[in-house]
Formats: sequence, C-alpha cells, structure tokens
Amino acid sequence: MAPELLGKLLIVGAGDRVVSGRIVETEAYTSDDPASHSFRGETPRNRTMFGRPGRLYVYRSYGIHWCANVVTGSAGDGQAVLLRALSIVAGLAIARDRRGDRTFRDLANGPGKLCQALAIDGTHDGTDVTTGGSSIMIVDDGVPFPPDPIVGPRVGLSKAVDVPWRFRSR
DNA sequence: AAAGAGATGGTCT
DNA sequence: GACCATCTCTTTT
Repeated sequence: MAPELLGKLLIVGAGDRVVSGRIVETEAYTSDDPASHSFRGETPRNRTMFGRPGRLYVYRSYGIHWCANVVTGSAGDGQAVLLRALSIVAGLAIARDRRGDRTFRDLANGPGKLCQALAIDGTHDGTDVTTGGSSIMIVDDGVPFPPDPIVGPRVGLSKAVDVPWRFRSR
C-alpha cells in the first residue's frame, strides 16, 4: 500500500544521467474506487494495473502530463499507488534542466512534474521497478521517514499540495 | 500567498 | 463528444 512506498528512493536513468528522488507523497487507488482507472475493468490502457505487482503503470494525464503508479495488488486486482511528489536527491542539475529554473520544491511536487523531472514517459509502462538493472527502480536506503502522513480515506484532493517533509527551498 | 481559468489529447460513452 | 488521478500562467489579496 501507499505507506510502503513513502520514503523510498525512485531512481531513473543510467550512468551520469541518473536522477533520483525520495517519495514524499503517494495515493492508493483500488478497483473499488470510482476515481480509479481500474474501476470500470480492464482496458488496453490500464492493463498494466491488472498485471503483476512491482511494475510501473504510466499513463498520460490531461493530454499533457505523464503520471506514474506502482502496481501494488496481486495480478487481477487492479490496485496501484500514484506517486504524487518527490524530493530530489541526485541529479538536481538535470532535473532543473528539464523543469526549468524553479525552486527546489517546485521540481517534483506533483505527479506530472515528477515524471518530467525524472523523464518518465509511456515507454516505461510495465517496467519492473523491484529489480535492479533496469533504467528505473525503487529502493529502500533505510532512511527513516516522518510518521503519520496525511492521507484522506476518500479520493479527491481538496487541499493544496503541501508535502509533509521539511524542504529548504531557499 | 492564494485563487481561478485555459491548455491539450487519449480514452471511454 | 465529454471526461479527466494536472500544470502553468495571470490576477488578486
């Protein structure tokens, strides 16, 4: 579920073009949820959601942005966790290059921004993030994460994105 | 610092 | 043809 992913590192790229960030905000989506892509059953687009867990489900949002989810349910469940915000750890210059000159926090404090900063797109759909060796993976580096993240039981973000992590943005 | 509206295109009805 | 799991820019406190 969502708390499992909080605090872990998302690493994308290879060699000297690696950008990584700590996951600071997530949201879970299940097939029970009317807002979930999996709610109305499997379609060509969301087939990854119904596949094996540990893979990345990437889709295009509003025709503009990419959004990345990690499949968390068993095959057939249609359960995934949306990566909502990151704190950039490595490759800061590269991320800023892709996102434009913005404040540190503004680099990846949203699903679409996160994908742009780490260069995640549709070609990553279905990628296994639990095994090393691929150009994108999620690892646990053992850094403790502040407890009690604010996650509403209902879907629909009514609040502004305020990341539960202390940033030093200037 | 906060709030509102436009952009933009794939997917589903 | 409508609906968005959003972002950015512009305007207003």
